[in-house]
Amino acid sequence: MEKSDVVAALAALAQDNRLDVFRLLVQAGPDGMAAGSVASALGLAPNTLTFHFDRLRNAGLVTVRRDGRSMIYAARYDVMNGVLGFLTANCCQGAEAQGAAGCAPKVKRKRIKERA
Amino acid sequence: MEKSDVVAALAALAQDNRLDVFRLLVQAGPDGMAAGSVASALGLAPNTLTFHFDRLRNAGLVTVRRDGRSMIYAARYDVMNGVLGFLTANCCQGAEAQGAAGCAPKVKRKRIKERA
DNA sequence: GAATTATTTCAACGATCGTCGAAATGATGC
DNA sequence: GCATCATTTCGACGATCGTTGAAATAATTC
Repeated sequence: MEKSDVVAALAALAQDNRLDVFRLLVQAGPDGMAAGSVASALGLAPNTLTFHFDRLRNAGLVTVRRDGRSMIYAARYDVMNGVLGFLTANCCQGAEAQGAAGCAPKVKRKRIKERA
Repeated sequence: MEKSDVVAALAALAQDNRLDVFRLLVQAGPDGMAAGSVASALGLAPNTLTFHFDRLRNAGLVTVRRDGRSMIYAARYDVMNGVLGFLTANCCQGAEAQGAAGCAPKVKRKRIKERA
């Protein structure tokens, strides 16, 4: 998981409707959910939804497959997992060293030499 | 931690330079880092950096204080922790129910059973 | 109080965003 | 084939983004 992938995923999730869409897909499970079902569940116009699906898909957070006339979108848990892993590893280290509520739990961290 | 806060934080981190800035501040520890140090460390123009600091600060991810003529920016580990908590709670549930690699890493959290 | 250092404010720019209405495409059933 | 359902494509719109150069504001030193 590279930084650019993480930035892309964050950008994809950093929007109200898209975060809702992704949450819904996560809840729906690995079998996914038809575009129309998402549309009516969230009250979004179908074309607007296509726009958001594209963003999620380009970020790698979602997959599509066709089932009859429906398009089934499904969350990619592994990718989301990678994003979370990157964030805990790169944006939280140092937290536990300060006892600051521990962004990253009890992981051993490689000490960085700091010039005091 | 509400959804709107999470969206704001994600939007703040969903940009190359800002993610770098935040990572640097996380590494710098709770004492933070002068704006100028960040600027030279990342090769960013000071006014551009101010723009990004504002976004991070509005998202609640960063604090500022003045020290002499320098402005010291510091990461807010608790907020980042809250974001990660929201994501693992809201965007990964169902993952372990499907045995789908478990979105949440080794983070300590009110766990169910998993272990598969 | 003038010069210097550190940072912010301001105006501007092209680029991308999120949404809409209308039209096009794909798959199904008659 | 024709009608219908599900989704996508297209063109447009105002709004926000990220960056820049120039000027302004704070704090320090002399």
